[in-house]
Amino acid sequence: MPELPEVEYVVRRLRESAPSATIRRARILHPRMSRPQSVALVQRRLRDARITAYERRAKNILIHLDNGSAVRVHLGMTGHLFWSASPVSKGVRAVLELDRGVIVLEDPRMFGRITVHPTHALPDLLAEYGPEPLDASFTWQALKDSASRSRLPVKPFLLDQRKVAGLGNIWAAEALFLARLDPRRRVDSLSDADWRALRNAIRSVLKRAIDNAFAATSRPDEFPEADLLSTRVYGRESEPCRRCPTSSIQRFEQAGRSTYFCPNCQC
DNA sequence: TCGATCCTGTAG
DNA sequence: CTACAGGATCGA
Repeated sequence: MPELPEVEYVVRRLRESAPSATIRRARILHPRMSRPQSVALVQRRLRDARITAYERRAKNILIHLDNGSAVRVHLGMTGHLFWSASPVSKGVRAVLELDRGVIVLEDPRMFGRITVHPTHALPDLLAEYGPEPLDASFTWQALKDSASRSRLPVKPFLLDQRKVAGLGNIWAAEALFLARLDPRRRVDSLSDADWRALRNAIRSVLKRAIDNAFAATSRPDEFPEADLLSTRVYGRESEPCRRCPTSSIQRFEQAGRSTYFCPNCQC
């Protein structure tokens, strides 16, 4: 579930609920969660470390520690990370026991992971990611330039984390709808006006998703499901298009993922 | 650049 | 039972 908006939501919630906490003990409850690192290594590095900052980079959650290390949490498809005042029982894969409360990693499918790295190694670790779409440096020219040697359809192109860090299947579809672009259009066919519209649409849908997440839930431990985040096309196969209600939203496969779009007003 | 794959849960 | 799932990586 987690794309940029959910990860951003998680980080902001952690900042407000557990600022500068101290980790008394970390428990990785399934060895898969810290692959390829050993459970023992991760637990040892986190013991008695104080948290100095929470950061998001692409879909990664970075928890900076005062001992020269940083925790990297990736939520995969089904991960949730949240602070709780009291222990949690269901679906827990890792727990950071704090001086006050716990930080819990739930992840039924275990595509997510939690690893620990020297702080100085983070830049190399994250070097492959492209620009943050909410940064001012994310211009339509930069986006266009990053596509210069690609002939992919625009939807799969947008899912490449080297092009736009943090964008995923839902918000790529939503951005294309807002920009009125057919997801099948090849990137080498887009005009400057298309790139400008796409860049603006990406920023718009992401900002709105973050805002809506806070508006849609009062519980810091859960991120609202996509259907509560007022998607226009994602998950709405066969429903009438919100912009031209005589057509209906279609779903098809692109690079192994579902793409939703309006065949009439996205062209 | 695609298909398969890592896993489990849920909806139909 | 089958289909599908919002991510990322690997090999062909």
